[in-house]
Amino acid sequence: MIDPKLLRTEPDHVARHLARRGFILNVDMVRSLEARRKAAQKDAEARQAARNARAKAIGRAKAQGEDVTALMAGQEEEARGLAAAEAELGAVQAAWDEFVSTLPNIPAPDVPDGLSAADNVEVRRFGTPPQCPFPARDHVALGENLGGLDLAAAAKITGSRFVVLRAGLARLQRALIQFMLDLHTKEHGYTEVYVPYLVNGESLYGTGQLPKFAEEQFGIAGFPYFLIPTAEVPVTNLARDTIFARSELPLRYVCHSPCFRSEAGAAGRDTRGLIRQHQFEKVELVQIVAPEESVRVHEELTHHAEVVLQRLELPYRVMALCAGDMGFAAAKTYDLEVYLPGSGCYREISSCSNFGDFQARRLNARARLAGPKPELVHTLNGSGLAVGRTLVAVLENYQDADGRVRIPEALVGYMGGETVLSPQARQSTPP
RNA sequence: GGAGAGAUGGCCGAGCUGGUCGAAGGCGCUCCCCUGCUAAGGGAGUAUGGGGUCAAAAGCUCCAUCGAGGGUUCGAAUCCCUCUCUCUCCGCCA
Repeated sequence: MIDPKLLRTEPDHVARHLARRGFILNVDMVRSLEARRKAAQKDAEARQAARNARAKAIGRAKAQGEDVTALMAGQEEEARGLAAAEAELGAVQAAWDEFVSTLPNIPAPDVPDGLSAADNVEVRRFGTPPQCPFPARDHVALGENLGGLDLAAAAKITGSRFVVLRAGLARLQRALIQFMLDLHTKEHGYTEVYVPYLVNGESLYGTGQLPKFAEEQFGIAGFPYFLIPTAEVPVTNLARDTIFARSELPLRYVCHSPCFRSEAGAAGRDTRGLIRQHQFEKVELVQIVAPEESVRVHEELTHHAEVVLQRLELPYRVMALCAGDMGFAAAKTYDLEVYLPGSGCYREISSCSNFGDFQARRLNARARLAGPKPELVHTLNGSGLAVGRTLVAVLENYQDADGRVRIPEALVGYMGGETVLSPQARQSTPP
């Protein structure tokens, strides 16, 4: 949430910054709601003060055994007036909250201008796309050839945008998860957490998925719960309604979880293969830090995600998202894009964002730092990495002319020493 | 699923026969004193959010908040109702 004080006092300033994202702030709405709020609050509080003073006077009088009938006289009208004033205040506040909760975050000053992905800026690049002496197959062809990727089975069990993995591919996915968790816990100083995969509405509000993106969430019929779209939601919500001591920060969490997305707005996009699924595995990095740390930590966290790609020797580039291409809650975002020979292009495999105090304000997540008052913390997260897409990248980058797939050096230990996946008929795991 | 107990400030914990209770006491924290150092000791302060006043800060002042929401009442942490969560016992179960 945008700082309501800033919004009230400098609506034009906020409007200018939001315009960079292509978001038109209704400044008149801000002004009129604020005027109405101020009047309603003054009125309601004056009436409450009068009621409190009267009640105290009655209490004092009674304690001294005095007659209080005079003080008690003519209360109904004032009670009605107070009730009406409180109702008006409540209505204005509800309208304000509803309005403010749908405003996206203000982009950081160094976020590139632009309104679409075409305006994103390449920051750096690692590795070079492999020169294939044979026509590169995509991951679906490779996976099916290996006998371990079965989209038809998933479609039968559930529907489209799901997958069944078998044998070597199932193990390769598990190896990737294990490798990422070990890297981040042992070398990057993150604490592994296990969290619920169903969350309540408050948690989705806290990280910014609600109220604006309700149609993208999977709900649970009969329960007020939602399947998590990313581990960011439960993990960041660990900080909700909490006041941290300075010594407790930074909090660095790594969490593997499945992610569930309705992909409501993506009908017809990426319909082939594992790129866009309703369910996928992800290893997520989350940090809760003091405000002055977040810009530095954002670079650091992005680097932590990059190391995964470097160790897997997958070519990638780092893109600074332009203001118009960033997510709702982000102040600044770097996307990591991995090269996929099957489609001959770079594809997003990680998104690393600094949210500033935007999520913290919604979460009421604070820390005692320099001053006497608790301050809002800053939150960050990034995929480290999206496992499904990493699996795609490994298959496509490590294929040979015969359709076999080498195991990246970093994963051999996690594959029980196996160095290659070879085509085989669909079957159970070999003995 | 059945029966019972509970939810209070950063933490623990009184208050719960309704009236200066935003709330005793302790711990922690901050500042000061004492102390050769350390330990111990003494004093003061210390909830959060919002409004008004002010050029601004400080200060002053008002409002809200004792799990959440509703009700009773001139007045609710205290009484009533609903819900949520935690704990104990029983049952069931991976």
